[in-house]
Amino acid sequence: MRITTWNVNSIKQRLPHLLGFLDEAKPDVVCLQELKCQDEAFPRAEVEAAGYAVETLGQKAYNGVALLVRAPLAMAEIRRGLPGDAADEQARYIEAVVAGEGTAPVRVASIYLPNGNPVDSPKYPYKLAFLERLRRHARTLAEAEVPVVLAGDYNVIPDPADAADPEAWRADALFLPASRAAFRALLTEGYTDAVRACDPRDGLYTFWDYQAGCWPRNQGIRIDHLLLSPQAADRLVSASVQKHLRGSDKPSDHVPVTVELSAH
DNA sequence: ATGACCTAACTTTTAGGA
Repeated sequence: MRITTWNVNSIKQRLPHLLGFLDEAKPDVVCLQELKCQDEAFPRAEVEAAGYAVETLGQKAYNGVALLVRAPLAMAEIRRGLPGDAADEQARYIEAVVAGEGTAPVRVASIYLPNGNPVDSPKYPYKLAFLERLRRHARTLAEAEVPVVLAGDYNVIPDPADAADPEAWRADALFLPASRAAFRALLTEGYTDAVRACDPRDGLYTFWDYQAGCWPRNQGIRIDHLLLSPQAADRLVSASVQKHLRGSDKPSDHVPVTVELSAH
């Protein structure tokens, strides 16, 4: 089972890119972030025509997450929003159990973590509170001792090796010690950073800013992650970053990241 | 020579992104 996470930075702008990726890579599950549209505006018919079932949690203009699952796999037990965020209007979390004949079920979440900048605004404590809510939910899921994949745009640079110029990010919400500690707390709950587990090299990036020639200069950061519960990590075959898509016409500023899990 | 932002919206500027 191949599971991809991709912050598309507007599904309307990136629909041709998504359809091309589905056709070429044929992922079994796709976790999308930053739809930037309401549920009724999601291009559901086009994605279904490509062979995928669709579950969305959208909102007007900002945020928005979705799960796509390729037939004959199907989704059950859909959850929209994290536990404890009933008052949170921001569309940042959707989860489902993905199952199909011949494949052991996997619980998959598509997550769009808050950016958190500027750090002296309420946005930063909101980010840390979201990370703590996610950690609690991750613990609950881990206690079931089943395969879980928490995938998405975490807006956290875990380590200096995950930035081309870490010093430039030292005071940024993506790299502050408290942000990194909150990310490590997820790993402490028993989760594995799949890309890091498969490839120890520096210079694996998933985001390059549109500005200042970041892409041609390879000034990237690694902020899109797939965290695997122990039962999912047991099935980890490979993990990869689809870096070449950053060079496509009118690209997202993020590229897809994919893990392959064995069927059992 | 090179790189010179992108998206949505109550759009002609602003908010948000990272």
